[in-house]
Amino acid sequence: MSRAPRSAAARRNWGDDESGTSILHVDMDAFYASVELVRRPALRGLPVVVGGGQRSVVLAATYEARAFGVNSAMPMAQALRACPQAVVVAPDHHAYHAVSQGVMDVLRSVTAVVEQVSIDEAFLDVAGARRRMGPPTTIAEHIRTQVRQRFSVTCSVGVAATKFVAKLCSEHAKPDGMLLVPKEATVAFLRTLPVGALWGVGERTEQALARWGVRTVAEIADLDVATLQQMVGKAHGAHLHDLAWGRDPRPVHPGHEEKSIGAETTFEADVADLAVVEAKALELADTCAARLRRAGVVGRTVSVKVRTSDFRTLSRSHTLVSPTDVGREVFLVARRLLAGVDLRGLPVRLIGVRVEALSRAQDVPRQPTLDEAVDGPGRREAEVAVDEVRARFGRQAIGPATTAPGSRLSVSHVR
DNA sequence: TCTGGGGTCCTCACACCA
DNA sequence: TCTGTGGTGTGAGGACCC
Repeated sequence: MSRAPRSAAARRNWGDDESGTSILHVDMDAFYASVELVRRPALRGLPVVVGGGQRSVVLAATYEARAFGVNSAMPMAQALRACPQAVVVAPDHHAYHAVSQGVMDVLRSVTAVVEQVSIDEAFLDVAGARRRMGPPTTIAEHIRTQVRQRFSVTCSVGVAATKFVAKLCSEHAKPDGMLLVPKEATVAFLRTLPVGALWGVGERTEQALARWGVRTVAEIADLDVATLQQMVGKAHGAHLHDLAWGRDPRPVHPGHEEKSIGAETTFEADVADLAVVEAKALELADTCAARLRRAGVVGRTVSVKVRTSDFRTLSRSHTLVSPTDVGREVFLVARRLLAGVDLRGLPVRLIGVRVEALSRAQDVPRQPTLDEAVDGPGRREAEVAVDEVRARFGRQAIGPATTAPGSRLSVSHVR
């Protein structure tokens, strides 16, 4: 589902020396769409788009749909104009997680040094698996065969000396392929690519560089660092220069600690009634807190994000004296922050609640808050009980009265 | 034309403190 | 007491990634 630009010139044989290439990047091909095709074989060969309602974007598209110009992250309405005959399938994240877990198990059977980056991609360092399983490209083919046989979906694998280059390789190997770039060929490979291929160059940076006439990775590499820093900023400039020369010392990190947990939603129609926005904030705070508890973490900073009908995005945050995983506490802060946002009289398109500055719950002694004097000491216990009810009977079984179906404040949202 | 949701990281401004 | 400076924490917002 990567959106990085590719180069036809980069997709060729760069040699077969695997001695310095122990990093693999495994990337599932059109992942959500592929899983849907396994579940609904009748859709094979058709342009299939996975996404939500009219105001959502494309989450994944089959290669048949991509032939019409449909891409991930494209607004749904635009995708349907480009390909009116597309079959739209609502996402089923549970199904995708199940396949993802299976694929990650395959990867961990190769080596313990697996860094899962997202639901559909991971890095592996196979240096320690060579003796047992053979050279990296043999391991890559083993992974591709296992994934295809066990889950009926395909993946592409990049093999290189660094994470960044391995990732570019898998992009250029798509779909259902493998690309090796030997260590010595790294710089030559990178020089064939447009600037947008570099990690950290999105639309804005690309435009900024184009204003200086810089359009390729080769041009970035040939600039001196100070000039590049003048164009895009100090840290960013140094980072891009390193990447352009194939310098990426980041190791493959198994395990991952979350820095924040949040939830946000776009209303199906913009909402002018602040009470409705607050009710949604309560639901989101509740969702966040439940996820904090499930992850065994607490957070100190609560932030809210509001997008108004003119697509302006505003955020406000507040840091608490002691961290929390209680939905009521998160909501009270969120509500206060929300009240301080100047909406300029515009209706709200999106509302989000996020909890940051996380630490492990077991490391933090929990302080009773002022609210507990009002709500009673059992607030957290009550929310834990709600977690248990939901675990047994589902998410919809219990929730805040204001967001219950039939409540005036209950409104539908995109997903 | 119409722009999701869940994240991370960076920059800048400002307050506070030593 | 005043001023300058540097470190740190906080808050807002932008850009980017999948």
